[in-house]
Parts: sequence; structure tokens; C-alpha cells
Amino acid sequence: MNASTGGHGPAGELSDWYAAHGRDLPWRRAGTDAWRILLSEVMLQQTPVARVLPVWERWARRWPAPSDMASATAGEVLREWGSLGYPRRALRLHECAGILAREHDDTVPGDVETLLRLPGIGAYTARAIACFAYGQRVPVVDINVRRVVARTVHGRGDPGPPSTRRDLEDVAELLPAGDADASRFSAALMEFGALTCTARAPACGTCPLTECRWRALGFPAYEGPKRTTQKFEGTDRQARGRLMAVLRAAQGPVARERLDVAWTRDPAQRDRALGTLLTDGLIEQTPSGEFALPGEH
DNA sequence: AATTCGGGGAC
DNA sequence: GTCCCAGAATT
Repeated sequence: MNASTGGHGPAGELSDWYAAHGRDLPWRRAGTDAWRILLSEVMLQQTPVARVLPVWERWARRWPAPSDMASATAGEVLREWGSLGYPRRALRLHECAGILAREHDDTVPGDVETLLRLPGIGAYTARAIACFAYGQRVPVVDINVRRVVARTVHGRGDPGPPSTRRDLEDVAELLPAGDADASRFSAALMEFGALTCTARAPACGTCPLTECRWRALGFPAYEGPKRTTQKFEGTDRQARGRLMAVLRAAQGPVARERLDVAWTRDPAQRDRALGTLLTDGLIEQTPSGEFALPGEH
């Protein structure tokens, strides 16, 4: 046991746990380049690993470099995105690929400040790329990390609303000294939150940590603002998703009437949804008034 | 700081 | 039905 493979203290305990229980995810394998890691991080925004896996495999094969994706149409990218959700992510990724190809020599920048200026790359993703693709010692804070820190350090069952400043400071204090150790620690922290210290039913019975403030306090229940759960069934949001699914499946442009929806039979909702999709650039209208994925007519 | 942006699977 | 998921952008 030594500093790099584990040892005592939270970082060591998690590192040992990660060595034994970490999943063999393809974007974690040695040799995976920064561009493919970027792809995985964007896909994983609010989307579970299991759903990302098959799509990532196809993307990594089809668009091996940013310039490859940049030369595809936005519509093609949206098709490959499939039903991962939040399709604007795919649009931003396409835009990001163009910027990387034109302004960054077809490579992914390694510094957080530059990454943060790219479309679709925010506080989490920029640091995840710097950490996992370039081995830098930067705090990487996703929902898993926030939850693990809330419990083990602050003794709360739930992290509550995010505060980027506070969250980054919290995790920065925990990082081991060296780049490699810090990078590994962040991966372990995220994996631990995803597999053991989970939101719904944490497996405290098999927890590898010697000390946990939440456990020490007797697992106090979360007290704080309730998260507002928004409806989906029957909403315009669902309608937009269904329209995108129809257009992804279509070979070419589709007339407005053919987008009539058996699931609502509400032309007003259909047109509202189409309007939003047009505004967001997720679809385009042909001169004859039909609808299509961008660049596919 | 609060809202909005999909979709599917677990419970 | 509710909750959750490697968040970002906008207001």
C-alpha cells in the first residue's frame, strides 16, 4: 500500500475501493483521446451511463476527430444522438466540433479557462476533461461528488441546490497533492457516488469509508427546499420530443399535417412545439413549408 | 437563485 | 404515480 494505490484516509480508502469495484467503461480505458472523453462527458450530462454506452461507441467510431463531426450536418449529428434527450446538447457538440477544428488545430484544449468558452462545456465538463483527459489536479464536481461530500463531510443526506463556488471549494480541499492521485481520486469519488453512496438507497452496509459524518450523526433526514418535479406527460416538452423522433425516423422533409399527433390531436400544441424547435435550431423549414432536421433538405 | 432544456428505467 | 441521472444556458 502506498500513496498512489491507496492507504489510509478517505482518499486512500476510496482509491482502494475504486481499484476493486470501478467499472470498465470504454472512455476510461488507457489511450482514449481527449475528443472521445469530451464526447462521453457531454453525453453523460443528465443521462445515465447505461444509455450513453451504445451511442458513444457509434460516435467514437464514426467521428474520430472534431473535424470529422464538423463536416457532418447538424441533422446527421441529431440522428446519431437518438433519444438521449436534451438534443440541444448534440447541436452544441456539433458547434463545438467546428470550433475545435478551425481554431484549435483539431484538438481539445487542456486548460479549464479555454474549455469553459466552448459551447455546451460548463463548470463540470470543463474540469472533467482537464482531469480525466489531461490528468490535471482540478476539482471535478458532479451530482455524485456533491452527494458524497454532503454526506461524508457535512453530515447531510442530500446536497441540496448546487452552488458552483462552494462546491468547487469543498472538493478542492479534499484533493490529494499530486496530479495523478487527484485525478484518480475524482474518478473514485464519482464512481463511489454512482455505485455505493447512491441517492435513493445508499449501500452503507458495504461502505469502505472509515469515517462518515452522516453515519456518525445517525443518518439525519434531509431538511431543505423540495426539488420541484416538473410534469412531462402531455407537455409541450414531450410534444417536441415526439416531433424530433418523427423527424429522425423520416428520410426527408415532412409536411406539417403529417406531424399531426395521435397522442394529443392538438394542432396548437404541435405548432407551439414546432415553433420552439425552429427557434432553437433543432429543425428547419423548407421553402415549401415542410420540416426537416437541419441541413437535410 | 430559479427555470428550462428529454427520456427512460427503478421504485 | 415519483425520483433519479458524470449539467448547461438563460433569465
